[in-house]
Amino acid sequence: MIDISVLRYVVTLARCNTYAEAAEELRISQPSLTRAVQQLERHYGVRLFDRGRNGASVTAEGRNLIEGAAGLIAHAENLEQQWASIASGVAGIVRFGIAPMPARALLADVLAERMRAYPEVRNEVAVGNVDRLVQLLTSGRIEFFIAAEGQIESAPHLSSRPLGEFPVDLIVRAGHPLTRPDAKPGPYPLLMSSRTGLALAAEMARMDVGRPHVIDDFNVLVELTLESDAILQTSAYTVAKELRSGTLTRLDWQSGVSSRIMFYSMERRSLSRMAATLKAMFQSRIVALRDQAS
Amino acid sequence: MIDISVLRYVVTLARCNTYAEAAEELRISQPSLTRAVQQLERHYGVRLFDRGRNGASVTAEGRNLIEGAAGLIAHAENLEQQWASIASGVAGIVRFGIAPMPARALLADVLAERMRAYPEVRNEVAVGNVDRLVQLLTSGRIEFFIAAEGQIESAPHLSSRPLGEFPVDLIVRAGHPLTRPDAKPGPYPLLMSSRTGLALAAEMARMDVGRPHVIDDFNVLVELTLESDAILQTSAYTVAKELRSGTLTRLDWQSGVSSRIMFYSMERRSLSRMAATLKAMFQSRIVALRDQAS
DNA sequence: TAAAAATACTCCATAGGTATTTTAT
DNA sequence: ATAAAATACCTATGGAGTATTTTTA
Repeated sequence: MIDISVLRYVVTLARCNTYAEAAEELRISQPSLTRAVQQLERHYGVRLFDRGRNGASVTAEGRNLIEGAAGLIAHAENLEQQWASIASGVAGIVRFGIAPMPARALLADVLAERMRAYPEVRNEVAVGNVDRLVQLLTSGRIEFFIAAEGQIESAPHLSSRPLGEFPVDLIVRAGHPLTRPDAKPGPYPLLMSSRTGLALAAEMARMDVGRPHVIDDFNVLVELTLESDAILQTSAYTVAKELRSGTLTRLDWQSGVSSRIMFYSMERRSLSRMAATLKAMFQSRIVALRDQAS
Repeated sequence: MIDISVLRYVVTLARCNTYAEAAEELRISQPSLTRAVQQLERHYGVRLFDRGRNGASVTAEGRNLIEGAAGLIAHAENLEQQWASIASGVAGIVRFGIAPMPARALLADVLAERMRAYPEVRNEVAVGNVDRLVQLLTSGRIEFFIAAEGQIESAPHLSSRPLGEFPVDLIVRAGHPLTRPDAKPGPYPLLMSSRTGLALAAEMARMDVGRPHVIDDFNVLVELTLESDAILQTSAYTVAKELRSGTLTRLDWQSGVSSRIMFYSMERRSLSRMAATLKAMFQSRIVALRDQAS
């Protein structure tokens, strides 16, 4: 296979006037350069340089050959740079997944920060239910995914690590009957997304709710909660914006119940540097949400 | 500098399932492959492959890195092919020059043959007077040029070799008074291009001609000869087509005078294979013209 | 326990260096 | 005569092989 450093030799020599000068620029000795060029000439059966009293000058054939060489050298140098960037985690593509609930709470903020910090990294994010995420993970199409604990039936070689806790809250619209001092007891409809973690059985009993409606779309859940007296069971983190703007409020029955957000990856499959930084960013984002809430 | 054969190693390994399989395909031993990959991993501080009971599988980072590598390998292989083509003289660019007179006699035919035989070779031909051609040659912009002998004043390191002989003839239009049995003696105007070789002093004396008109454009010379009683002094080879079609004829005063067509190149500057084949083609073209004439 | 990768070791090809000779103007 | 390339000779790095051990599922 062609040796790029030898290409550099001949390209440099073509630019310089003498072997000695080129050798100095290349930081090798003149005899080394002589031998390298001779080998190349012998290999292709072509005279690349005419030698004389005043140095070496490239032949017509040599010029033809060397023209193409410069392109390859540039290509190789680009690749080397690119590799350095990828290896240090500042370039490349990272593919991961995240379930809709944590996605709503975390994804936009984390990606915004990420695009600022690592503009050269492309993020490919699959948002979907855990079944699909597990499939993507085991088939190697994503490196990891983030989802609430306790939703996964069976998956061999799946490794999970906790990223943080999401409190499970009961959310209602501003001005909901339960928010008034003379709170009238229910019955109120209960809304939740499928497999959103533990249901607050105890709280629900105290509030006289019916069977929960399960809707797998957060936009719909939030709209419904805004426009009815329904109670939405989810983490306050997923509706942080609405809580801040005052259109939704959290019932202050402290449940203490929380849902663990997990980082799932494959056992004995190494994580990329980019995935590791992403994991850290999700983790610290959860901490930030907790600090904001208190 | 990055080593392309190692790139081939990792690209192949990424495609195969095990080190042993990839090593066999690469025709190296499994430990060699192991070490090469380890070195690369150590150099970039990145794990490229996850090893396990059932072979090696590329990591996410590895995939990022290896994607770019395939392109460089392809580029290198292309270049190698290209070099082989150029070295064997079937591709590349050849630059040469030729004076207008031999160009008119030889160039179209030679280039036509050449484009058939070497479709991958680009020809860059400078047609001009010898002063310009000498300049192009000494400055290295062309490899050689073709011109009639005896036109060059002084040029150091210029090497010349004869390609063949062009007879010098006297050409007149069909039906010219001199072609009739009762040929009336002149005076007729004499036409020639500048420095077109030896003047036919003896013949000219016998024909009672005036001072020659010197015109450096073959088209004009031929048109003028066709439309007047002027005598054109040139080689029959330059008007072969007109002679064949009968619009011009050659006076059959055998002069025996001829002009040597020379191949000029630089001393101790090597000729490309392409230039050598071109030289041979011009040479055999001159032979063909002589054979046609007899 | 069996298949696969990693290690230990040995070898040798060769890239590179220094000193010197040959070549060309 | 002199600047420059080529050669002679030496060294050491490291790429590649065989045999063996370690790891992992």
